Amino acid sequence: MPGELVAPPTRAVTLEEVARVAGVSRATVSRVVNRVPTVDSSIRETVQQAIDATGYRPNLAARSLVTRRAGSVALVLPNEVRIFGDPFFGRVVEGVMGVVQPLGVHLVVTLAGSSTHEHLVADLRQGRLDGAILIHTHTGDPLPSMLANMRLPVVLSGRPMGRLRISHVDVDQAAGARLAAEHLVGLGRRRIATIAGPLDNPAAIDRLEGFRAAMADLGTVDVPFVEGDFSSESGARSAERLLAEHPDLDGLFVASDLMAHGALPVLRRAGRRVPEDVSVVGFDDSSSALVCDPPLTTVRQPVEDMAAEMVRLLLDHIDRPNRPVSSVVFAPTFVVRQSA
Amino acid sequence: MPGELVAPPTRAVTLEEVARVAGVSRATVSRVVNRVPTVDSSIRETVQQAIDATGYRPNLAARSLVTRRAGSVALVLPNEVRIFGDPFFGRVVEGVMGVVQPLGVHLVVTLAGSSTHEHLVADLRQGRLDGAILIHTHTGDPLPSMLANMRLPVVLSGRPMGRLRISHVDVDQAAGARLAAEHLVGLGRRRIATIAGPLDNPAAIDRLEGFRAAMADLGTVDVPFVEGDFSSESGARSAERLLAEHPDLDGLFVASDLMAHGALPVLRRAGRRVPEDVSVVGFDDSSSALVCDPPLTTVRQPVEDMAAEMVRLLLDHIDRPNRPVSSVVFAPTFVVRQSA
DNA sequence: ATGAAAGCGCTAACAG
DNA sequence: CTGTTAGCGCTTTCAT
Repeated sequence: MPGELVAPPTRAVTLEEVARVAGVSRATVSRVVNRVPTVDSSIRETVQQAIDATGYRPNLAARSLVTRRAGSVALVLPNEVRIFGDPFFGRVVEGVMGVVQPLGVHLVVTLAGSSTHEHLVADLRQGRLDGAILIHTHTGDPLPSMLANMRLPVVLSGRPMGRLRISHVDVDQAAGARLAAEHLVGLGRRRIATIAGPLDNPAAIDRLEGFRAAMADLGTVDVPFVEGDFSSESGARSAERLLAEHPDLDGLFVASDLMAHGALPVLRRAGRRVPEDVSVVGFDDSSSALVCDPPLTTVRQPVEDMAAEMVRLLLDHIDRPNRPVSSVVFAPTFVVRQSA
Repeated sequence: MPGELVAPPTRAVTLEEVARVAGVSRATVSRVVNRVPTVDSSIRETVQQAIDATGYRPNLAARSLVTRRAGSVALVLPNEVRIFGDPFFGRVVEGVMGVVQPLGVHLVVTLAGSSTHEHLVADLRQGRLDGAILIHTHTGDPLPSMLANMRLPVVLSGRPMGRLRISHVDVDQAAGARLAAEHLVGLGRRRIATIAGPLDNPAAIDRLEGFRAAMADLGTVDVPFVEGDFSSESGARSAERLLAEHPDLDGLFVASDLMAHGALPVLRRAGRRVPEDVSVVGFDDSSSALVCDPPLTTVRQPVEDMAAEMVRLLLDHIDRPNRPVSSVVFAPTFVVRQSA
C-alpha cells in the first residue's frame, strides 16, 4: 500500500500498538526505545522493525510524567539584549544548540526580569524545566543565589559575584587583557589608556585589573581609565573624556567591542587616525568588531565553546544532582585586524 | 510553625493533597484551577485557600498528557543569526515574550537547518510543541509548505514565496520604500541609487519595487541599483560598485541598516561626506542604525509589535485548528537621524 | 454543582 | 531476558 507510510497518521502511535505489532509487551518496546542493553537481539530487531513500520515516536509528556524530567533547559538572557542589540547572542545560541539539539533537549529562552524569576523558579520546581543557564546575570540579581540555595541545576556565564558557589564558565579575562597590553606595547605605544566596563561587573573588573597588572609588568604603572557601561554610546562618551584629559593618547584598550565601536567615530572626528595615530584594541570579537571602521583588533572569547560547555555542565548537574560545583575557564585568543 | 511555608517542599504538591486539605474532590480542585465557572463561590474560596496554603502548582506534564497541549511554541531563527550578528533578534524575542510569558507559554528557540526540521516536525506532531513561528525563512526552504500541508499551526514573518497559504505578518515594505524615496527627493537629491537585498527574498523584492515605483511617481524612472545580501560586507561592496558606476551619486537608499552600516565607511573613504554630499537612508531601524556614523536615518519596522502579533496569530491557530489563514501588515514609520 | 472513575502513554519495580 | 502490574498527576465524561 504505497503512500500509507508518508501520510501523517491521524492518531499518534503508542507503545501499545508497537507492542501488538511486534508481538511483545509494552515493557519490552520501552526497553528497546530506551536502549536498555538487556534485550535479546533478535527481539530487539523485531521491535525496531515494528517501530519503523508504525512510525512510532515516544510521547514526551507521558515519559516526563514518570521520569520527572522535562527535557528542556532555560536560557536566561539579560534584558540588555534588546537595548544593546546583543551581538553576543547568536554565538551563545549556536554553541548551546550544538549540544542540546542532537540530544533532543529543548532550549527555552527567557528574558531576565522579576516577573520571569517567579515563572522560572516555579517551572524549575515543577519539573517543567530541568535546569537553567544564566547569561551575564546582573550584579545584585538574586536569581543565582536563589537557585543555588534551592539546589536547582544552574550554570552561570562569568564568575559569580561574592562567594557564591555556583558552577560557571568564564574566559580568562586577565589573560585577555594581557594580550591586549602586550600588543599595544609591542606596537610601540606608550601613552595607553583604557575604557573599562561597569565596575560592578566581575568581567569588567577582571579586564581592568588584568590590564593594569600586565601594563605594570611591561613598565607602566599608571594607566588612565574611564568607566563605561559596555554600550556603544558609553564608549563614545568615554573616548571623549579620555581625549580631553589625555590628548596625547596613542593606544587604547576598550573592554568591549561595542564600546570600541562607539569610540572609533569620536577618535576620527577628533582628528586621530586609527591605527596611525592611535591603536585601539577591543574585547569579545563580537559581530560589531567586523563592522567597525577600521575592523577591530580584539581579544576573542570562544563564546560558542563556552556556551557548549555551559550546557554540558548543566546537563551533568541535572543527571547527577550531587555533582560538585565546578568552573571552567577558557583561554582567549588575539585577533589582529586593522585598528591596532 | 514559622519557616515552614518558605522552605521548598521536598515533594511537589498534587491536586490530591489540595483536595484533601480543602475537603473536596480532585475534580473540584481541577475546576477551580482551570477557572471553570460552574463552581460554588464559597467552595471556590475554600479551595483557593488550600491552594495558597499548600503552594500548589499544576504538573504540566500530567496536564499535557491529557490535554495534548504542550504549552510551548517554537521560534525558528534563520541560521544567519550567527553570521550577521542578528541585530533583529532581541526585538523579536522581546515582542514574543511580551505575550507568551504572562500566559506561561514556553518559547523554544531553534536554529533553522535540515536536522532541525526533522526534530521540529516530530515535536509538532507528537504535541511536544504546539506551533511554530518561522522567522525570515529562506527562499526554497521546504519547511513552511511542509508544516502548512500537515496543517500544523505555523506563522511566518514576511510574506511567503509563491502561492503558499500561510498566516504571516509583514511590514508594508513598499510603503517603507516610498517614505525613503520621498525623504530623499524632498531633500533635493536627484541622483539617487539603491542597494537592494537578495532578490530571491520577498522583502528585498518588495523594497526595491516599492522604491522604484515611488521614484517613478516622483518623476525619476531610472534608479540604478545593485543587489546585496543584507550583510554589512555586501553593503560595502555594493557601495563601491555604485560609486564606480555613478560617481555623481547624491542619494542612497539601502535596503537594510546592516548594509548601510557597511556602505558608510566606503562613502567616507571615497571622500563623500554623509549627509552633506550624499544622503543615505536605511531600512529596519535595527540596533546597527544607532551605531552607524553618522546615526542612520531609516525606515522603522515595528518589530516588537509584529512579533507579538505573530504569537497571537499562532496561539489562535492553536486554539482553533480550523481558523482561516490570515495575514497582517504593519505600517512602517520614518526615523530621521543624521545620515539624511 | 460536585464526586467517582476512567484513562492519557509511559517507566519501573517485581516476578518469573 | 521478558511480562505483569502499578502508578506518575491531571482532565473529563458520566452519574448524582
